[in-house]
Amino acid sequence: MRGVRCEKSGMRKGTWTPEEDKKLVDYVTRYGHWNWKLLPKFAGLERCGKSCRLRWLNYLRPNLKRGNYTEEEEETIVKLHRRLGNRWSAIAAEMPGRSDNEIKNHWHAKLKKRFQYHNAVDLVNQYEDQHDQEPITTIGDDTTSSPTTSQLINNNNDSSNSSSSSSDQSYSITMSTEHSNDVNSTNNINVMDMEDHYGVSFVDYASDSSKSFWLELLDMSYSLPNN
DNA sequence: AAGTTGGCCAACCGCTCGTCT
DNA sequence: CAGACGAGCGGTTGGCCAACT
Repeated sequence: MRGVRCEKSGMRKGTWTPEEDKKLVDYVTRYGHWNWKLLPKFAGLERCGKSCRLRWLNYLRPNLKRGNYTEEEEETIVKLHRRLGNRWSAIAAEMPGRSDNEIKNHWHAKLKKRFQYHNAVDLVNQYEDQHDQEPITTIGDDTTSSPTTSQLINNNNDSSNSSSSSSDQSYSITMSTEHSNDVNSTNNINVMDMEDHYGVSFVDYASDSSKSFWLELLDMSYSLPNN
């Protein structure tokens, strides 16, 4: 195993102290990071080089922005992630002032679900294309108390979207626990069928079937950019 | 007020890649 | 060419803190 572990005796682990930060900053700004492995020794730090490198890149290096992502930045992250996948360093390279670790954390904390909603909507589009389904506006036969996506979408149409163009599409997604046995009886898209068809799990997407999930999905289905 | 839960973030771990000898 | 080594990357973990029960 070639992974470098910071387990040598005397090597500190865990949260960095302000004194350690100062030592690292002082050293790197003065001499640069010519060799991360040897650097802590010369800088008077009881850390492994790897830890020093991480601390510098993610926290101490100049021109780093911290927290408070703008909407533009979030949008950029989502777009870049769609293009590049989990290549956080590549994403960070296109976002000056943000570290890969910070972007990764922000993704997992805030943006992941949003991206999955985009994917879900895209899958609906694909499914319709492949099954030659006309856009539909009818509400599914789901009788549970929680609203279906189609209900939400229809409500949204009623209340605020009178200017919808003919290209706007509405979907009726049935969150059924059973496969539909008569696909001709309805234009509803059965989630179980889609899961089978695409080999994905919508449970992952919508494990928190909260109001906010549906509202956000609804919102995004109307603001999905053409990309 | 105390305990629990969940979100967030810093940091570590393990792996791959590129370079050097 | 092969092995050693450092650097870099992405996944994961652990701890802190605020919100909730």
